[in-house]
Amino acid sequence: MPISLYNSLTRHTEPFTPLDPDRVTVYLCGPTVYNYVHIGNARGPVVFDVLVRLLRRHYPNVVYARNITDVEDKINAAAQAEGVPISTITDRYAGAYREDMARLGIAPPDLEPHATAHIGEIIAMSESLIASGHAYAAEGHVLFDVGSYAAYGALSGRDTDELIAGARVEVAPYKKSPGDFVLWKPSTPEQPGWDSPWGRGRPGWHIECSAMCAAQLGETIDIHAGGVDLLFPHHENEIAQSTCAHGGKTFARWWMHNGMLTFDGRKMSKSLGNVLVLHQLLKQHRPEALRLLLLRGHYRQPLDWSDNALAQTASTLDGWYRVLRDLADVAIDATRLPVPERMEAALCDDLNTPQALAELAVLADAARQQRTPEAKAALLGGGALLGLLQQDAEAWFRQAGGSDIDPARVEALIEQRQAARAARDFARADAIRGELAGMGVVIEDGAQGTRWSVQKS
RNA sequence: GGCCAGGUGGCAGAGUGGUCAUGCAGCGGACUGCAAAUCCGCGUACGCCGGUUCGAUUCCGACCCUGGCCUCCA
Repeated sequence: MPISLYNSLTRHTEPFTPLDPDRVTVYLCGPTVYNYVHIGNARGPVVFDVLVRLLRRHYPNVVYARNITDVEDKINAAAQAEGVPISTITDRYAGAYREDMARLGIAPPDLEPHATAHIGEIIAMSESLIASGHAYAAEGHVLFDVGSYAAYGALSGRDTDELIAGARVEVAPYKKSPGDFVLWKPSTPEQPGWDSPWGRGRPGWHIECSAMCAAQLGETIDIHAGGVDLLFPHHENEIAQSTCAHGGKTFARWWMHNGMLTFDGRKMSKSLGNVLVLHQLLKQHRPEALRLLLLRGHYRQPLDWSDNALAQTASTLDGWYRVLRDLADVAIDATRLPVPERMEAALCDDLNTPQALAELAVLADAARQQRTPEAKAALLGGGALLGLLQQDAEAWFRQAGGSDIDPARVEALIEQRQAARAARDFARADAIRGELAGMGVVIEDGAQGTRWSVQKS
């Protein structure tokens, strides 16, 4: 089944064909590790995790890189504020990032390049851009000369004249043109820095991704992904640098951008202050519900966060896990799950996860009604395509986001209630049920006894 | 102001030129001591105004509204 992907560069959905089917390369702009990330920051990693899973089913060798930006002025500020070395900050938050991503069911990338491990490549690329007349050194800075690259603005659909006219960009005396951006900048003695032909300094923001892409994946990569807010200037600048540094070679063949997570209709962002810290949310809610929430909308559309949306999502998962719990004794070969065709087709159509989820709901209905190994395997296989439904069903119902419930006590109360019911003392039975409800425990009387769940998102 | 996305039933959210999205919630019924779960059934959504068409939520144009980018940002 061919994969079609929307390409921000051409603004069309096109059949995806890798440059080398034996080595498909994907790069996602990763975090700057100066703090915990928010739930919006997780949308891209979740969405492109689904993309990489899809690609791996079609190609034998997918190389997926997600970088860590570990040199940046906000990191310096955080280190200074705590009076610790930069690495204390970057190690701490890079670790937290890996942990949070893992809890969302995101498979680790094949490569996790760090900016500080590519300073040599960054300097070399800057030198080469100067040599080819696309960059210039001034007052300890190295700047990319936007005017030297005629195609500048092709990705974001703006031309250099407009950009200059807008003049919201930083104006600095050493810039030839306001649109020029920094490849390298000087460091003060207390700032982190590396020796370079232009003195002790540190890289600008955009150059690191170009350097890491080239070093880890090659001069031309298949897919470059990130949030739509990176489209300009970050991705535009990456294209300019990489293309000019590589003699005009195409930098990335597909550009994919996920839409923003919004909160009350506004983009969730640190600068607006309307963020929900992922690390915190993961303690309060079941991680899989958060993952599903991020996949409920098409990746290119904005997606609004709300408590209500999370509650709806958790109810949906309750329903699907209920099916799996009922089929716990239906044996299947979990190592060889099928790939449900209609779900695969939905994902091949520019990663239509809402459509795929609709198909998953159909599979859940079928499994509930048919109760066969085939139907159960199809449901689990479908879930696997999206990284869902892979945990033990019983565990899902026992996860109490934040609260701690003593299973032994619950079981004891249920036993007491059963005794009361047997004695037809329904008032007492209902009182016990009420007590359990007060603890956040919901019970169901079934043919094979009473089962319980924790009612929490 | 420039560039780019959108406006679908109570909520969320796909999609299509002419029978169905799907999920959550709700309503009626069956079942149950009562619940829950499950099963059966129900609601005739496509911003506004024109146009094209035998027929438009889907195509075209205008208008209104919302969001993103243009500055750090996933």
